[in-house]
Amino acid sequence: MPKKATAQETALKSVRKMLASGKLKPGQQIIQDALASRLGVSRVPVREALKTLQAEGRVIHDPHRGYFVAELNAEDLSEIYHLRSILEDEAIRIGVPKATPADVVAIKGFHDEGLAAAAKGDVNQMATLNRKFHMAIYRLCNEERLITMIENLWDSLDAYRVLFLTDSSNRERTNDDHAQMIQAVKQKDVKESLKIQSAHREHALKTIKHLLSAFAQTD
Amino acid sequence: MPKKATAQETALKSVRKMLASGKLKPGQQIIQDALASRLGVSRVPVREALKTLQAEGRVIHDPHRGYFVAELNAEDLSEIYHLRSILEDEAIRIGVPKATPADVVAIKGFHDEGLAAAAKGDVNQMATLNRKFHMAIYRLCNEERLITMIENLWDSLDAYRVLFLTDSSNRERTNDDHAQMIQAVKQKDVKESLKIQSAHREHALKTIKHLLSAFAQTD
DNA sequence: CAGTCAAACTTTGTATAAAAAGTTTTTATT
DNA sequence: AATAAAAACTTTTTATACAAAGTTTGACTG
Repeated sequence: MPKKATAQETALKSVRKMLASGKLKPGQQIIQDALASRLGVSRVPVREALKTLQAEGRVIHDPHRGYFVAELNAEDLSEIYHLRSILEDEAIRIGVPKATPADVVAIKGFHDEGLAAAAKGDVNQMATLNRKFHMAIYRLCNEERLITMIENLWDSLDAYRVLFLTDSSNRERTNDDHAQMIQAVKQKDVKESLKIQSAHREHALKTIKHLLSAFAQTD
Repeated sequence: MPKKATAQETALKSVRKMLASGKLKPGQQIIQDALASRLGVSRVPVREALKTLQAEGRVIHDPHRGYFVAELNAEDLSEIYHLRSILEDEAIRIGVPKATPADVVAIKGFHDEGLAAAAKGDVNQMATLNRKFHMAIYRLCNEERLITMIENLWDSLDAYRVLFLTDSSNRERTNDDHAQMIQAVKQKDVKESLKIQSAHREHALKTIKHLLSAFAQTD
């Protein structure tokens, strides 16, 4: 049986979910007491969960003032996407040549599930599967630390990803790109994989920046 | 005036120092109570400091068993050096072309101080200045997140760096490499900078791996 | 004598409460 | 009415205490 998780572990999971779903919004203060009683635990494990998120850059800690959900400006977004391109390109260079037919089937599986979610209009599920799809490709490189870093970067963008997938044209484009990507991986074509991924990212960055500046005006 | 640090902040600093100096050794359990009374604080802020280090991968947390100093095997070392090369190369590509004469003077300053420390045989001071030297170069890229990631990777290697600098031939070689590097940066020669840095890292990795396997036999 | 169980012990995990810092509101003064 | 000081309030930070889990020791059993 899976042994019981500690309060801090469940707290961390919950807060991650709240960040991803937008229940906690960028810039917002996280009142420890409110969060703790919401989760039915004391403030101590909540604080430990927040410390982890702070180290990952997802929340900002201002001593004696508290924890705030990290806010990304256009420059931050550029930096994160830049880091993603550096690390993801490397993961592809190492991993794609090693892709087995079974790997391709697994990757295609996530794509197919994603299409189903898209048909049902379940944006949250789409986001989850989109991530699984891409991470399955990066995981081919088999370098644990590299993979973890890429995951952290994706985490930082969680709050902004929902924004992106809200637009149906983005959803369509995403699915098209994925289909192309599967072909490239299947053929172990590193160069083509890099090209598709890069275009995919650039489009997302541009769109999110655009949405962000539109959003900023209404503040 | 600089406002008073919180207990968790001072605890974090202290533990970092203990990890870097080898007072806390890889694999060793960190007894929270002992550490807390040593630092004159309660266990709560100590645990928060450890959470941060856990997120950075410098300690391992095993629920209900405790925190242990992270141990790196040969594979971990390879991965970390691999990540370093990816990120540091990028920092050089972006930063070196932007180096101003003032930057070069500052970088050379760390090198000169390092030579002085070497003459005095102060290995700890050498390690500190070695790091300042390299980070000053990486900082030229001006990408905050990229720099932070590189710093984290250097942190992970702290416990093993002392090992490396204990050998006088490594210290000499390090100083020679630095002198060459300063020339390359001064001339804004990206290609040459990359070459020197890469050789520098490869040498260190090989040496540390060698020392590690020699060390493992005595366990 | 090896293996298992239970009690004693150690260490971690979390709740609670008190202390410290920061923020807001109120009151007093010019 | 505007500003400054102080009081009230909120929230964070840390110490303490208790609960829970893991480890060790030693007695008992086959």
